[in-house]
Amino acid sequence: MREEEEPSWFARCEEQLPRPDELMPLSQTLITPDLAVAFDIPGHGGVGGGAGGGGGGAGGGAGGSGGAGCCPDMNGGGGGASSAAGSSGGGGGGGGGDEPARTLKRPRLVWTPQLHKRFVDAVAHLGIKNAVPKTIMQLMSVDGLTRENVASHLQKYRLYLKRMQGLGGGGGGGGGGGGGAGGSHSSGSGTDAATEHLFATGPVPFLPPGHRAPAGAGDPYPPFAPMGHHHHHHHAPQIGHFHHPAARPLGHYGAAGAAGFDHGFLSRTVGGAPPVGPPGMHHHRMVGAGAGMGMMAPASFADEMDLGSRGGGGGGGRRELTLFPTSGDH
DNA sequence: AAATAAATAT
DNA sequence: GATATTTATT
Repeated sequence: MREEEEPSWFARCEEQLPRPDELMPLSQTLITPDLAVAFDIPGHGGVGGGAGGGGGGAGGGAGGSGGAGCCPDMNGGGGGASSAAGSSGGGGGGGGGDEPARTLKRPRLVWTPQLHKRFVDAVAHLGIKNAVPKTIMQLMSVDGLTRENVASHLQKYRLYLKRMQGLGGGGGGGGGGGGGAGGSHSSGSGTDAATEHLFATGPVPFLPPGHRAPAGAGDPYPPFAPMGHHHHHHHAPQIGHFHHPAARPLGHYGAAGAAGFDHGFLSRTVGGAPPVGPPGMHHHRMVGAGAGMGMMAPASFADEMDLGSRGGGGGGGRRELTLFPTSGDH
């Protein structure tokens, strides 16, 4: 009856999580469904009406998705959640809400850049082995986030990585100096050591010792930090990334800085599948500049970007916030 | 029960 | 079309 796993982590854990400062705020980022319902957060009509009402005041926060326009069913939220409570009339609540809040269908999780970053960080710290939905979710400590949410995102995240590695090799280089990350390092039995380290390569200050908002159920989760080892040798190629102040392709209004998946690591799928050679794949050319993979600087972890600013008024074109370049460039 | 992959809905 | 949710399978 032993719970297996090595006990080494949590000793080190604390040291790794120096300050929860950055993480704390995030807990607030997501709107918990229960709350949403309690306040009767606008869904369709509500939003429209709300907008009017909000008028000047609330405007700032909700901003983004104004609602009107796109899909029949879509709830805003996420991006700038912030305080919506103030006004709203109240409502009534009720509405007959018999159904347990737990079973409610949540709107649609919008993976805001921050949220995504957290996700990536979590995965990067966990390592491929522990990068499973459940663990990630716990590490993120975001209330309201469900395992399936993470699982879904994780799926896509993996695909994204895969694309990079698969095709990245071909064109990688690109850029001038760099070079690249060529991915063929497969050393014999990649499933273990190699992959692990690849993932573990990352300076990541992290999580608070453990406070999780009970989103319906208390989860007294123990400290985390699964992987036993913590020795990174990071060989950082330090590829040059383009960070020009004024040279941003832009296209998505909402997620300014986070137009791509940050990966602090690279990985190859485990599973025993040999290198390359998928039965059929489409030739997508995503070579060029995109191949460079950037890592976060060893010393910087806290970066917040603000969203909610939309340019110029005119607006009409509203796009569905595309998080990462899955469909690469053309 | 949990994780993954695929399908479906928005 | 992309993204998230849901379903099916392991």
